[in-house]
Amino acid sequence: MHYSSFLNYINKYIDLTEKEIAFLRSNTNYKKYLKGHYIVQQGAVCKHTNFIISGCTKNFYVDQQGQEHIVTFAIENWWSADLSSFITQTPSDFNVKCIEATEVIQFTYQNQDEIFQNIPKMETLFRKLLEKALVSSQKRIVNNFSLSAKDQYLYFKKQFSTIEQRVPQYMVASYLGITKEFLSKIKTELAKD
Amino acid sequence: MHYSSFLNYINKYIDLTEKEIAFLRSNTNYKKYLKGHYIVQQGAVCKHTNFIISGCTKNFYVDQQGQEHIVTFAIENWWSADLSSFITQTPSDFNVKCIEATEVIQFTYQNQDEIFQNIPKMETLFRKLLEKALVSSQKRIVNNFSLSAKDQYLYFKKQFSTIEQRVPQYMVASYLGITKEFLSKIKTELAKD
DNA sequence: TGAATTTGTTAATCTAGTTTATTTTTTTAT
DNA sequence: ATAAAAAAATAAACTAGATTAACAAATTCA
Repeated sequence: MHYSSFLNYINKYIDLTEKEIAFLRSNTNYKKYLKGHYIVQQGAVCKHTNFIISGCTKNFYVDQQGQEHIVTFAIENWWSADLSSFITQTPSDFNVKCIEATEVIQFTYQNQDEIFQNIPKMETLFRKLLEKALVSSQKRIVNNFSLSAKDQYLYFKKQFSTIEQRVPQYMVASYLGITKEFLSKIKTELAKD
Repeated sequence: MHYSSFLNYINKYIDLTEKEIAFLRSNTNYKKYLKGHYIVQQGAVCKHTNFIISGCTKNFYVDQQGQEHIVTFAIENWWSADLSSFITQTPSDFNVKCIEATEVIQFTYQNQDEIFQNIPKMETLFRKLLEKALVSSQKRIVNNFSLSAKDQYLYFKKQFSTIEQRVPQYMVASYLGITKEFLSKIKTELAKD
């Protein structure tokens, strides 16, 4: 069943009783998106937090010049949403789009609230996930400041080699905040060694 | 008393009973740091999460070239720590240093754990604070990508005018990820209008 | 009060990364 | 298998921001 990979994931961090599992199941739902489809669109409210069972998404922002800036990728066993829009339930500045066909377990703001109230362990888990996400977000800011584009690329490669193999190169460039032309240049330079 | 501003802050978000307040008090402690003193030092474990009662701190990283990069500032009613080191209780890559004499309420990892176990509302509060912090961290990444140095400065000014007035200009430059010379240039250009 | 230290300015030169434009390679769909 | 579309490479001209260095203001503190 679709839920098993979700429950396996949860199980790595906390122990749930049968009752709690049933409660979780009744407060989430499964959804499948096709490649290229949007889970969240700029201007719309982000209704769900999504746990990815399979597939790959990008969370990105389109600036005034029409340029796309990728904030995060997400693959199996990661969470994907526009957090800002989700927690405030106001229109989003970001898009979440499927780079591959993507299966998710999703829950609404209300679902989340009820889950936290009924299964406090779940709130603890989320608190810890947020802590980790904030740490890596801050790490990214520091890298932006202190590493050259080349070193940032190498860091990305090391950290997310699976993702690099699944997304087109111009998206990696967008994630790194450089042009696709410059990333291409960096790669040919690196290949010389 | 020192605690009143801390309790006022907490009170804005959640209601605590007398008992809970007493518990909180017995699981935190007050400390005063002089200007220039370190709350956390690169290489040491970050023992406490700090709630700032008065003063101003910077959280920064010194890179291999000896260059200082400011990740965050914190003033009254903000939280300050090296989250990465605190949650893992391993040596820190960052420093937290007082730009002004700074009074804090601090709690250890163990304190925090006990607080969350005894006052679940506190964990909910922290979960929400982390959500907000993550949103603004992601916003900063996007700004880094899509705004010119000038526009990033204007955004900082708008968002943190109080901080700008309290810290030297070269620290603002460091926070923005540009040189102090270039920030100076930006400011004289802006002054022409 | 004034010497020392810290902070901020100006200007010339330099470079990492952008822009624009063209060509080549890979993928997708028929 | 092949035409069309998407992705990647190459290269020349350009620019935002860095570096270096010298100087000017503002603070600090004896």
